[in-house]
Amino acid sequence: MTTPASHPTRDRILAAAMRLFAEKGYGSTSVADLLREAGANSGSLYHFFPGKQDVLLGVLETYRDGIGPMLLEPAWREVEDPIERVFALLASYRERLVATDCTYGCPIGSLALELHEPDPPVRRLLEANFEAWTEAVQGCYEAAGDRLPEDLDRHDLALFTLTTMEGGVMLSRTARDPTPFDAAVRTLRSHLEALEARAGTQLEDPEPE
Amino acid sequence: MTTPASHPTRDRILAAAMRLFAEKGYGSTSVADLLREAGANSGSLYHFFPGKQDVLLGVLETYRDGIGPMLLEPAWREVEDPIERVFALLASYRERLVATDCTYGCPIGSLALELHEPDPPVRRLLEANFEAWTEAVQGCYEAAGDRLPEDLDRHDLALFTLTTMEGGVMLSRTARDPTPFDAAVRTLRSHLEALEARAGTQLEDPEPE
DNA sequence: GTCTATAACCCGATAGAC
DNA sequence: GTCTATCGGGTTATAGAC
Repeated sequence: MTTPASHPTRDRILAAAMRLFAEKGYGSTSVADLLREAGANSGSLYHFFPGKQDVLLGVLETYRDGIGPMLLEPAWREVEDPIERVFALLASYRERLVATDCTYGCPIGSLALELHEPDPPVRRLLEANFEAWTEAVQGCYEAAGDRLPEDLDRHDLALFTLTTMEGGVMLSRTARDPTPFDAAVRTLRSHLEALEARAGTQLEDPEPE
Repeated sequence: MTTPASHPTRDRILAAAMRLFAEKGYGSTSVADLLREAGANSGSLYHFFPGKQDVLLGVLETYRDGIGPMLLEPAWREVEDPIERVFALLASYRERLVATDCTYGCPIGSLALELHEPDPPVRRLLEANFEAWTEAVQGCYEAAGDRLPEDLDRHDLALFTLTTMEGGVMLSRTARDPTPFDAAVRTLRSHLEALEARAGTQLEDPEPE
């Protein structure tokens, strides 16, 4: 919410940091790397940010604020069905995965596991990113209405979808092969089909006794 | 396969490395940290290992070779049912999670996401660890026989179980709260119950036509 | 706000006596 | 095999002119 004023140099540093943190990780990206990639000088970076960790905070804020316009809207542009939107979102992760030879997965997940004891503000922003993602997917499952069983916890299912994505991306990155990701998504799909089938029977037999 | 001769000092260095890599990560653990924790000197470490990365290789070999005696056997000692063994394994991760205030998750998963472009031998050993885990769980699902649908791919389901564990651990570590892990395991449980129910109907109606 | 130079520190790894 | 001392280099961050 405390979004600092946008400034071209600051933006270039943030953009460079998003790229490099995703490609090499936070610890393996030096301030010198950031400066080279952003075409900036040490003085500029430390003018806009107190230190390297504050660049990370800016990156995590950018992801959190951009989840709608940068992630969901492109993935959902041509998909209306709420459940297909979930798989369209997963498909967008798969695209980036294969486009980078299974090198680039989920930048938030990578940072979450790289930073073992992050300072509280960093941890809170990682959490906020996961929450925003989960809420969006939960919204899809809620929009699916009675296609899913009435007693099904939509939030649990959204969390489960996130674990499937993060775990699948982790395995595919390690194997340098999209197969494990596909297998995980396929199994999630069959889980949802079973749920839809169960909801269907509930509607046919209002009182199965 | 190329397991070097066991030596007390070497073992102490490996034990220290397993602890520190799991607690702080590979990059944030310095050689000096390893030496202090192991009670060894620089000369000893570099006598047994060409460099820091070779300590990591030793750690990953130890995990890979120890998955049976260190992980599966303790978790399965009092559980015979093959499907319950899967959840006993997941429960052992939950125990470590809560015992460490949701700080310690899966050491392999953390390393897999921390090391973005690992040297080939490191990547292969990460992969080997995931494979050994998946094979063990696949064995459980195969042992479940016709309690699971005949056409179900046991390997896909084992991979899916791993993504659930890794993703759940990631979210719970970030939130410092076991709730997301529990939600993921609960959903996996309901998926398996649905599969068992479907296998049951298949047995009742051999030719549903 | 931008630039250069550099301070202060920690890193992995090595040398060489014992 | 174990120990101490240290090298060379990369790190984050700062100082101070413009």
